[in-house]
Amino acid sequence: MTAQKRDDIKIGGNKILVLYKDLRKQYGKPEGQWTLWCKRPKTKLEKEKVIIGTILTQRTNWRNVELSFELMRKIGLKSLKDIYNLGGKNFNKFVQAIKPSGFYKIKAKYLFGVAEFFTKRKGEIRRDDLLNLKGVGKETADSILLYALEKPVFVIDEYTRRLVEKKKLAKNLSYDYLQRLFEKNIPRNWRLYQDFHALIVIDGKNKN
DNA sequence: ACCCAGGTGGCCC
DNA sequence: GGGCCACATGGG
Repeated sequence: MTAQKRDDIKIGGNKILVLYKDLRKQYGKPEGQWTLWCKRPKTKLEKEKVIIGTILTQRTNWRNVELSFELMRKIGLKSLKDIYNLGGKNFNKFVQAIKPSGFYKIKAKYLFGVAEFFTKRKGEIRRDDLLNLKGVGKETADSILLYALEKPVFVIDEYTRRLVEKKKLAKNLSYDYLQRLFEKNIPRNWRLYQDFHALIVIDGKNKN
């Protein structure tokens, strides 16, 4: 790591925690204010819905993802295992169901791979395992780890970058750097990470 | 008719 | 490591 990077992380210290407190003061508890991820999914089915949602919402409005969930529900697709067990003809129904979410052909393939992984996988799930899946990049992997598996991994997205830029908290806006910046300057706690990230998104959607 | 939305993989240099 | 492009829909 360069001296510049160390310096930024050091400088970020107070500012990062202050940012959280400010957002928390302005918006209150994020729970329930933004998609189902904020509801702290409890059941296995709810957690799997989060996992499916991380793929469907890539470059896509959450509203469209909800349309897809509704179509999936109508054809009886509730779990990752349901997706993994689809036969050829029914797989095409699944492809049509996720159509509203855009990039639907490729997302269908991605979701099948993800469903296969989670259906077969026994034991601890590592970040690298997720990153090896097609369609799962850093943000998606970390969203799954944080929101579905409740691991203390800070998620970086476009909203985070815009806010960091706006508040001039860092010049380097790369994924790895921003993740270190946040993780090194706030307590390592998945509930805090979820709330903080959710507040960043809520703030980003709040045009002002 | 534009523009946008929690990205990612495959190239290329 | 970074730049560019394809991937596609529904709503403003």
